[in-house]
Amino acid sequence: MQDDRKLAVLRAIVEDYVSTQEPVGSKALVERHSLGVSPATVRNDMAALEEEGFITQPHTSAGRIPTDKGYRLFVDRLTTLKPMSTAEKRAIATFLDGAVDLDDVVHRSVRLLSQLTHQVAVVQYPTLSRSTVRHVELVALAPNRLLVVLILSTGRVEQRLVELDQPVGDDSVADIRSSIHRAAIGETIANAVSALRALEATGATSSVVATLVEAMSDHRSDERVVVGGAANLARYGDSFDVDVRPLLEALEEHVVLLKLLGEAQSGGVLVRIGHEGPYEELASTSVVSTGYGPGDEAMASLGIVGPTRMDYPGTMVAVRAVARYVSRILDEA
Amino acid sequence: MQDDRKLAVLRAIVEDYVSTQEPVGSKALVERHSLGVSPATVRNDMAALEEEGFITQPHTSAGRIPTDKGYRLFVDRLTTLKPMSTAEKRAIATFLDGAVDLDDVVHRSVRLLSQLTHQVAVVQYPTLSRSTVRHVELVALAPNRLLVVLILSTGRVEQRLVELDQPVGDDSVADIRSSIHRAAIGETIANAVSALRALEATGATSSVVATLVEAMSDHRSDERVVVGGAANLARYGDSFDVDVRPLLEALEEHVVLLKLLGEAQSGGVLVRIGHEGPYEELASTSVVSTGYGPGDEAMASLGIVGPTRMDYPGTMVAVRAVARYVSRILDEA
DNA sequence: ACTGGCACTCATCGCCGTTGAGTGCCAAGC
DNA sequence: GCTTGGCACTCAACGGCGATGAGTGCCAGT
Repeated sequence: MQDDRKLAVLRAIVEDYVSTQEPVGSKALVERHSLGVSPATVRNDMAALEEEGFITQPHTSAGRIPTDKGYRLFVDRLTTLKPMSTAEKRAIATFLDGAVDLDDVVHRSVRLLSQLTHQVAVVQYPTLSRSTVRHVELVALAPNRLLVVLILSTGRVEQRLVELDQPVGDDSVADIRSSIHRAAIGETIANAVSALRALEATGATSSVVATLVEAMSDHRSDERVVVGGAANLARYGDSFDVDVRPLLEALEEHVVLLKLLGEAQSGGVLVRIGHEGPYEELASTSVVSTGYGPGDEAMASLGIVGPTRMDYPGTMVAVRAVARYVSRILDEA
Repeated sequence: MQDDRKLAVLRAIVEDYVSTQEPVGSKALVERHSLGVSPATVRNDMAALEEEGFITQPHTSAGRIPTDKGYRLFVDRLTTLKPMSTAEKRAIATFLDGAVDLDDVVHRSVRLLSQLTHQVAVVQYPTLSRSTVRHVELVALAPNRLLVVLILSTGRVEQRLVELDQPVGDDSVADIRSSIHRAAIGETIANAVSALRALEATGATSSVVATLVEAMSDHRSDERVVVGGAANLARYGDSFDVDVRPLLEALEEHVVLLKLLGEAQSGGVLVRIGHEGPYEELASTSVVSTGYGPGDEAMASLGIVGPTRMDYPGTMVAVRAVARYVSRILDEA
């Protein structure tokens, strides 16, 4: 038995199943693809593929569907990513180029991704860790309430509201402001925080600074993600075999989403298929994600979440393309 | 026939149907409620109610379910809103009091609301129109890129990225900054914009200001809303009689959501039942919303979206309670 | 005006035979 | 040694059918 024909059969099964959403039988296979052999032969190959765990039958007298393992093999060895047409590229570029600020970039990206892939798209905000502080502003909203606004090199604006134990006067606000200025401008937040901590240890600063440092080091905002295209979930199963519930819940838990997206990798596209992911409830969903950020350095992740039964090549190409364009835009900024 | 008993029957039907999700028959009604009459009598009342269009039967040999008109009557005349228990009130208060800034308030509110009502919650950001400018910051990200940061009295931070036709030097940035300062501090955005426009007309300002004014007057951010509890959609129909699709789509179109929430009314709770709403596709969903804002002045809306078949009294109480607490918090800020 | 009785409707459920897609196996052919 | 056509077998899906029972409308009696 030829091994490469077996793989061709697997590929054909995956492709057909993804497009029709129905178990595929030997006869239909040879009709739709030119495999050059008879259904009986294909059946033998199928039996072997099933033996090896790449495909399975939902019930005895039905066709085969790929297993997670089958999709994995398909993605790893049977997929060649075709670059997008120049028309598509241009469409992406013009859509994203219209963005006016970072928020807008992120929102447009998520929208674009969900439209390109017809899946639920997830985009993480660029993490703060690599961007540097460009400007610091302190505003006293009330005698004991200080608003800290950090403007970062990426154009992102971070705000933290701080409640103080004691009221501070305008002049000490100015003092504090200038010490923070000295320590933070041009540095990453992490560096600024440690510099301020050091200063603090010398006792040279007001105790207010300590509170502020506390607020600044709270990286809650690293976890910000934006979700889009949830309406695609409705199309998720015309046959509602999968429970949408856990996924909908996951989409609201940003921490969960971040874990799903995985470690940002600007190198390639990460594909996590079904049970390979960290959550048992999401065993029937796959994640296609990648890192993005200026200068090939991954600052954050973006990707899509969808049924294991999805068009992996097309999705991977789209995710990669969007990541590249977003990176380029961040480069310019 | 007694008219008030007929109403009691309607009330009973609504309550039963909402809790069981199944058409309710005359026999079940007299068993579960103490109406003091026989099923046959109830049947007569039901026939009358159907005649008047308050209830209907899904098919001949089934029980009755309320129509939109029936729900409307129920909400208008058969509902007495019980205040929440003090324990509940305290729970709400402590949950919201933990918020550290405006973003946090909004996000906590939406979460709270969805948990209280088990519906999809929607909270609009407080509109800018009534809040005043507390601080203005201009940062030159690049020679021809200016970031305008407005810090408002509500603690909200607004940012706009502006592309300039021509590069500006540091000193003229300082100039522009001070003119804007003079015009904007303590004013609402609208007032600041018109003041600057007037100034502009005298030719006393750089053309850069014109561009900035343009950016500031762009109220795109008024339309910001936050959605939460979409997972409750899964519970929407255990019987999937209603299409979730259009609703999911609506949840992503913030403009649509805002229209759904309706005009902010701090007075009472607005209930829009099924077809009463502006969208034909959402004929089977209801909206319960109200305005909120400091000092009884409505600045924005919040509310929930759910199936027409919902617990209106409970939901209305929850929406009202959350709106009040959020308003109180904004008062303090 | 209310109630009990009664005939009627009709969705739901379980049962059953038919249909047909799809498989596995085997013996024949290249 | 693969490949192929043939063939028996399995079983989900479908449609028809009668039983069941919840629920109704109507009517006559109190």
